[in-house]
Amino acid sequence: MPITIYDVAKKAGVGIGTVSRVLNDSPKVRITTRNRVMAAIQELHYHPNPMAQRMAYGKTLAIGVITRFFTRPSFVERLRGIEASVAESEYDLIVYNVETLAKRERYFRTVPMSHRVDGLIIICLPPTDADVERFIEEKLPTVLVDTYHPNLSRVVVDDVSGGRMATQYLISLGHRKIAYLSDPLNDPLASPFRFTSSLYRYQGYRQALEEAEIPFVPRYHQAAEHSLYQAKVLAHRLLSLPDPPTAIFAASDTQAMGALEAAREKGIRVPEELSVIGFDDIEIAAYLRLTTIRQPLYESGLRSVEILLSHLDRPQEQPRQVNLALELVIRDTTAPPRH
Amino acid sequence: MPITIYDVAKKAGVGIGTVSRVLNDSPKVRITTRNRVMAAIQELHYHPNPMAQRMAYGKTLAIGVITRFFTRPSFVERLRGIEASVAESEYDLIVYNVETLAKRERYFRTVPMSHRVDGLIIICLPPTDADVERFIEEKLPTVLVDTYHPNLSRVVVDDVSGGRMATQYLISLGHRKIAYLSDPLNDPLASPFRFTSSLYRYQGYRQALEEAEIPFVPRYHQAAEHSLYQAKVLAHRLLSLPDPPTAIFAASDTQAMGALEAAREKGIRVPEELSVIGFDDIEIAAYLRLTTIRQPLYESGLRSVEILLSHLDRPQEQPRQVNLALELVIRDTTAPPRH
DNA sequence: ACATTTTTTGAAAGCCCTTCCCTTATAGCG
DNA sequence: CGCTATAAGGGAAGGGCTTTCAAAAAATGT
Repeated sequence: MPITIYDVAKKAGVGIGTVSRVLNDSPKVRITTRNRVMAAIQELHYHPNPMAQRMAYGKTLAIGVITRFFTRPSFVERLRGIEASVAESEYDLIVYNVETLAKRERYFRTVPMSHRVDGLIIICLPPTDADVERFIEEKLPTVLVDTYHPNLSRVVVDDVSGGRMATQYLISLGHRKIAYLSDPLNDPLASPFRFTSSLYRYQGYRQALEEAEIPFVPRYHQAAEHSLYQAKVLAHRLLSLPDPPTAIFAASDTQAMGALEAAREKGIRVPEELSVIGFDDIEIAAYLRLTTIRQPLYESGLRSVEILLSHLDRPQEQPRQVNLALELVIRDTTAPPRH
Repeated sequence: MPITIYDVAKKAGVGIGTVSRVLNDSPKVRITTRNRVMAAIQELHYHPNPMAQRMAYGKTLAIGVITRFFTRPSFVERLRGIEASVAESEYDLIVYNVETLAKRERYFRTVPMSHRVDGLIIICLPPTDADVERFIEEKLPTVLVDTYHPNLSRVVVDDVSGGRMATQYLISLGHRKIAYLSDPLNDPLASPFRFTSSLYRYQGYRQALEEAEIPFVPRYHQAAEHSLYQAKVLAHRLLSLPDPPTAIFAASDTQAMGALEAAREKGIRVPEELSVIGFDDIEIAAYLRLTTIRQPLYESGLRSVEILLSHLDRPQEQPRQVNLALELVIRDTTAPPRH
């Protein structure tokens, strides 16, 4: 049978209240009795039962994270930041991985109702208004990462400006035939399961073209489900056009890798004949010497936990937004076009 | 104020015990009263407080997983299997990510003592005898994945035979100058933070050479910390030897990618001039057309949960071992050597 | 219809903490 | 030294559930 606070109290010759105060670092315990209690705790190898504590506190001491963490290296990196940050707190981290629409529905619905967590972080899955209403009704503090809703705190990057940044850089090198390679650009409200960032990066791409008075060529935008393989197929399509682009802006590093691979297969040299720029700066990008837009993935995890903890302390706090900076990382896959 | 079982009982005109029995599908409730209770639950939007349930059950209804899940795609894949399986159960999944020795120590020590989880899965981090003793003393059912201890249940593959399989295949193609590229082969007992699999695969490699009466060339074994970049460096070293190998067996697909990259940089054609075989069959391997030894990563996660749940049901159960099968996947990076 | 089982139900005890309220011990001060 | 102000500690209440136990209700048998 496990050792309880009563055993400790008896051994130390004090009341259970005193033991609890020692455990919770209450100042109103004389140093001598504190020592006595500490000794008893040591001797009995006592550890408070966390379930009883949670019950008494009225908190679960757990934070949930809903993510599609396996589909992209960038999610994993974010999750890494979250775990690191949560580990420093008194909270446990419970993960919910979404791979199907059914699971999305289930988690979005049951996690708030069931009161299993004190707070929630959602990575990259845009919640509907109804979802958000439920979170708020259930008083479940929620922070979004890499997705957006006006009524919830969020950690974001400015994907529009990231898209511009990438495109402007290519333009500054002298490119005018610039393709954009991404996953399908669905309206986030219509398809709650899709990434929203590709759409915004696309908007930035369009803006940059417009500013430079370069006409947009619809065929230069190719989209398909996010994968290395699909990206390679799309890049092949782009490079086989009668008037192929001289530069490809890929909505993610993974897709940029597909573009590089396609170029290699076609014997097109990078960056001499084709420039490729990615997005994210995942670990492998440095290795591939890929020019890309870096977003602070790990840090986004840290910051989201920071915000969430602050909401947990002050439940009345207003939703807030943290903008993380994007950075152009120039490596070896971009160069001026040949003539 | 949240709705409790008392509210439901009052509304339904029954005692709380009856409500509880309805919640727990006890057979000893008349159908008519059950319906009455159900109606009240619906009407009040009642959800039982999980902390109170855990308290009463004397269980945490949580499973912990300790892993280094971010360093390798193969861990993530295992974790995916674990999450999928846990999601089907009544348990929550709490993740503990280990990136430093300090964190390893902390988790291995505190997780069992603190009684935060009912069961534990450990991926790829070999526990010491002292660790295991602690798990058993604290009655914490534990399952190891891709690591071993005689006193704990585990899900493993036969890495020795995997190493042989890879090497024998290269030999069967006609290779005799076969290199092994891996991370450092530490004694698992001496360095609890290292992977053990590389060592066993090495043993398999040596066995296969011996069986084919091919003398082992020490310089053909190169080891460094696990990373794409390091692997590339090692491969360069191998390929610059006066008598370079005609085939490289890499201890992981990631490392095989490094070898492929090195070959590309040196202008050595694969598989014509150099064969490369990897290990794991991670997602990207299919894309790269990499010959490799497939291990069922996702399934290893599923099976580990299965075993753990069974131990949770029957605490007296003996530790058991599940062996998963390895499979040679022949793709396009291996071929007979040229003469 | 009555006695006897069997089923169903209500209520209390228990799970292990925290916290509040009140008593007791200590300290400070005149 | 005695009195008040303050610090320290004991113990009960409370948190929301499960489960046991005993009582009530229904079912069965005669």
